[in-house]
Amino acid sequence: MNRQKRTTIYDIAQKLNLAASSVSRALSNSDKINAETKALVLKTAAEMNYQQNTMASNLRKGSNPTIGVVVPRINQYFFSNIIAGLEEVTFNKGYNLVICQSNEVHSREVEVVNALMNQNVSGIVISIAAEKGSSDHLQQVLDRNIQLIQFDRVVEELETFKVVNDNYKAAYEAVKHLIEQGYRRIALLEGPQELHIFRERKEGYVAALQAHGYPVLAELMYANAWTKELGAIATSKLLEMEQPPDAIFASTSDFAALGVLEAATAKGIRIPEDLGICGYSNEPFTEITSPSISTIDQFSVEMGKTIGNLHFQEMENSGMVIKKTVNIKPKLMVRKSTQRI
Amino acid sequence: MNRQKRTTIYDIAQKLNLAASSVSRALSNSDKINAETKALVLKTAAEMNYQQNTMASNLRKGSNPTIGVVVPRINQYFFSNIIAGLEEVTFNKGYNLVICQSNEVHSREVEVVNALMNQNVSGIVISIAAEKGSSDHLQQVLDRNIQLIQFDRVVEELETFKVVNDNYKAAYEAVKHLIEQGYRRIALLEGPQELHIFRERKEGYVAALQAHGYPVLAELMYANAWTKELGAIATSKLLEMEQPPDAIFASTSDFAALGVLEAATAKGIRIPEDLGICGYSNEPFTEITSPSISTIDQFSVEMGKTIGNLHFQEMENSGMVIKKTVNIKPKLMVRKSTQRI
DNA sequence: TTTAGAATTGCAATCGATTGCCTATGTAAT
DNA sequence: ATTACATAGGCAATCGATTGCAATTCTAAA
Repeated sequence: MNRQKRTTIYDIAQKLNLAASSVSRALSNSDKINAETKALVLKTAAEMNYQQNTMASNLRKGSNPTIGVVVPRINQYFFSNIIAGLEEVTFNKGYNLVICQSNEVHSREVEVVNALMNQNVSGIVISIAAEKGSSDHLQQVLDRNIQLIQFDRVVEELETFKVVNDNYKAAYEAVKHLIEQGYRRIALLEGPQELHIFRERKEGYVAALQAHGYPVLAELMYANAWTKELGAIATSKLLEMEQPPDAIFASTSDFAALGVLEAATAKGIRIPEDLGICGYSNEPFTEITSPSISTIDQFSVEMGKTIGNLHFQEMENSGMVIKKTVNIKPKLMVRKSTQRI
Repeated sequence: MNRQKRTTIYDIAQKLNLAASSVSRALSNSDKINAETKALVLKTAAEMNYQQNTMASNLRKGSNPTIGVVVPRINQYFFSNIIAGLEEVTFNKGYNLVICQSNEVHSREVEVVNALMNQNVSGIVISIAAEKGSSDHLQQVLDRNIQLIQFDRVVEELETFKVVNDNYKAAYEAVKHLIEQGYRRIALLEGPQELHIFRERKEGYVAALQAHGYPVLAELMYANAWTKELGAIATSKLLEMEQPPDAIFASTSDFAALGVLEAATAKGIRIPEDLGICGYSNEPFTEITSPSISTIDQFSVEMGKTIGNLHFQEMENSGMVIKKTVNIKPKLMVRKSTQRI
């Protein structure tokens, strides 16, 4: 019914006939306080059910042990895993996570970043929206001296910590594997080339072909196929060619790979005998399809943890370290869809 | 390099030769301020790149437009969807979401709830951990007059808003559907009966059988099968019976249903002809398996939105309304694994 | 016994925004 | 011209915890 007044350090001080400052020191485990007094305060605080007012504390200290997280969508497997890993690290340090979605919309991203800055968060962790736009808002974060860690989809030019997958290497490995399995005309489903990650994957694809002496053919590279539907459409187009590909690397996502699988199966094409398929992300469903889909695991939970650790490391070094890029090495998960030997 | 000092209302006041209070009023769009002055302040604030110190504001106002969310695991499809829906509603109201995971561990749940209380969050949204334990921490939330909304897995006894699926009805519908498809010995995979949701599902199962004149057989009810592995084991056991079931309702999760599917397929049993399978949750992969799995959609994003709306409604009514339970009606998704007519 | 210095504790300012109350000015009615 | 009142803006307290500095007490060395 009636909001029972919160116990403050003043209440405790009064009860014990102490100054509030002493109570504060006792509670913050300062060494400028007598051990007995400290014990007494602690005991009384517990009895009175004292809970620190975090906002007052943060205001005074000028800090806020909170990390803002901005992702395109929370309910995407990759991102929710990142958050899960991150939370594990931050919780143990007594830090909070404030989560925001940009919904892939740039203006919304700007909004949420501003909101986070107002709260004086100690850091912002972001994977930028697919929609292109200026990165002034991120520059502002840096100007304010707020930690900024980018992951996965990053703005290259900004000098921040970046935690990314080695997309180049992953793509290279995937294509190399396809070649080793005897596939000779390997098609690529590309993602939006504005995003760095997709450019890198393409480069890896090209490099692997060249390294093994295979031609890089423009006709085998299909742009913007990053949903299941687009993957299916791309597949139909590709398979109608005079010399259709004998493998498709859906570098965009496993969803695209699924589209490939369904479209090809519908046409009566055998996987992996007639067509090899490799996806990207290691979505849970790739294990379940028939045949199961080879793909690339990004260690997303690990990535989240790495981001958290970076944040705390940088806090300690107070920003004097060189902002470097951490490359998490992804792992090729070979499954049935590419094993024909 | 050097942390540039934040602009405060005092800086603006000084520049404009005003009192801080006037600046504050202008910024908070009070009506006790001249329109011209207001405009001037707003303009100057923008020029000086003023950003409100949220902590100071919250401290003074004694409120914190933040909702704490406690879920067992963030990276479970159902929960991340809840959060996604919730975020949509709260962001538009200028509220923050602080996300915590209990990892299904009760002590951890208590910890995070305490941390949230300290921050004076205006509300806590929770789905309790599977591990059993006291609900004192939740009672304390109520005592503090902090909004508490439970969803999905709820503590019945606590008088709070509850947003749940109508598990009874969903299970009833699923079993009814199985019966209509001609299945006669329908087994049930149960979840931990400490959790209300699983009890309700069992009740729905029993009721549907009875309503259609079929016996309720203890031998067909298999306890605690809520992972893929346990689902597979349960299936092996069930299929070894003298009179094996001709359908299995994995009321625990789609993962269990997947285990059933794999175990049965491995034994050469045809789905849906020899065995019908129905899961629960509408995980994305249920569409993809072969055959696709019938399941129950919980409208998780909608649920998240509902929770958000409830929070704001209750804020307005300042807790004088009756704490009611909102039942979201789930929907049976009929797919191939149960369609044999 | 005196005194330097360590150990405790208290005082009061501070973080930045909000708000109740008061004053001064302007406007309108009598 | 006088009173009444609305409007605009200032003053200062306040939210609760922290912390630099001062004050006091205690310890131990000289």
